[in-house]
Amino acid sequence: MFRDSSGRALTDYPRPSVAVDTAVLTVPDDDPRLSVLLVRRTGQHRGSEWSLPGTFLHEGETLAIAVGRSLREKAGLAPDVAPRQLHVFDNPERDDRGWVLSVAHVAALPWREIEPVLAAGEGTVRVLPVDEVRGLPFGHGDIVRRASADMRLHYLERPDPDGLLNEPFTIRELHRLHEAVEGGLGFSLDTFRRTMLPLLDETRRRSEGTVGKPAQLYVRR
Amino acid sequence: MFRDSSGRALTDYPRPSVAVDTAVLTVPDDDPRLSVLLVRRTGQHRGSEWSLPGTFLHEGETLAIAVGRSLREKAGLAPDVAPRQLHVFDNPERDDRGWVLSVAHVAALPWREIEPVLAAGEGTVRVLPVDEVRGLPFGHGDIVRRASADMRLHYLERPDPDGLLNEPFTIRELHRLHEAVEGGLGFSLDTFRRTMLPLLDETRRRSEGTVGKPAQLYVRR
DNA sequence: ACGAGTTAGCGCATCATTGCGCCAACTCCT
DNA sequence: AGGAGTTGGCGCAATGATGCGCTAACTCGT
Repeated sequence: MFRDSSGRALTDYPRPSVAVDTAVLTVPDDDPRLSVLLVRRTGQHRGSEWSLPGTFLHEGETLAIAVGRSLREKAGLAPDVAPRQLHVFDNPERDDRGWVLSVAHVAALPWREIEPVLAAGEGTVRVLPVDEVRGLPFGHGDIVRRASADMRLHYLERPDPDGLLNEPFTIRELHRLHEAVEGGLGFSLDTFRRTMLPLLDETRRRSEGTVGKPAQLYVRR
Repeated sequence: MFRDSSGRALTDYPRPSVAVDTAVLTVPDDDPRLSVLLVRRTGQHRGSEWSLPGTFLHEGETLAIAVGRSLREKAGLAPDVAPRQLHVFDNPERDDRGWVLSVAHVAALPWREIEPVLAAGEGTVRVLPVDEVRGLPFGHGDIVRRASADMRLHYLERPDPDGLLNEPFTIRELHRLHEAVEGGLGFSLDTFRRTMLPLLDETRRRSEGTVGKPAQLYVRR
């Protein structure tokens, strides 16, 4: 084992606990707004408050693995998400249990993966539009804001990079999703079409059973 | 002290050590290229290799404080930098001393603050253009790449947001700095002037003692 | 002192982007 | 069955961005 010049190992020095907290973002089918998944806390610490799913980092784990585990344990989700790191919250006084660093993450999941766990969760899991989130503990509100901003940037000039939409889709469906992520300030459908078209592949199919002229169906390049 | 349902405190669980590593970026007066500060390691661990300045997080510290301390101890710099977080490197095998998370940071400093410590450092500190950096240990090369990318984005449509230039300055001086940060793919001086002008304040002064027509001097808004 | 060389910065023509209008292609209602 | 209402998607005109050239204002060399 490694020892430094004063004969001590790394574990002889004070170290923080490291936690991960994740804003799982989605757009529900019945409410076209960017929304975040919340879980009701269990256990004696801040019990019964709503918060983002999180957990402590276990030995030998990477942060991404810990995020996956927290979603499985706290929300019943078992997806292969690729969480993106947002920020490390490092205020030593942040957590009243002790010295805890929290690495905030964002992950986007399609509604079809979220919906089942709402029913199965029996009231311990819920989904709320990001701009109706208020009063979360541990500065989780801040995480939601950063997650939304990151998501917006991520979606700005890429067609649904996180695969929230089922393929194939029409330009209009894609536009509606991006408007939801963008949160109102939507740009015109025309401009949107022009920026996204070179990043999409045409399929041979067209939309069926909807009103109006049938639309070309596309897949991501 | 907080104890969980099995009667254990946070400190009864395995925890990683947390380190900070910082890419200090600058543009030397005599070499118009974005460059990074390297320090020669001391002590028995990877002694005498060049690497980014870093340190372990101490108890009660924030990450920004630890970054400041590492720059003071390793490079003799005592600036009030506002380091930006880049990424947490979390591979459990990354450091052969044990389980270490490293939070990578980027900080920009004007050359006038860097130059003195090169002389004072007696060969333990040096500055290298970012695209000549090779073979750094601990994946520090990756940090330099992320830092450069972050810096480019940060400078893309803001006039010298990190204050590398002394005020007041001419548009041309600003343009040269941005070209250095951008790394070659410079855009035309004309377009640059047009995007930056609304973000600058004119002074009453004009440049003196240089060849050509004297230029308007500006300060950041 | 004067011309050659260099830089600043504005005006203008050209090129690219944007949004609007129009027509085509469907569904739904009567 | 046919007209009304919706949606898709292309073309065109207006708007905005881009780069080039010209003139002004200086320094330097002879």
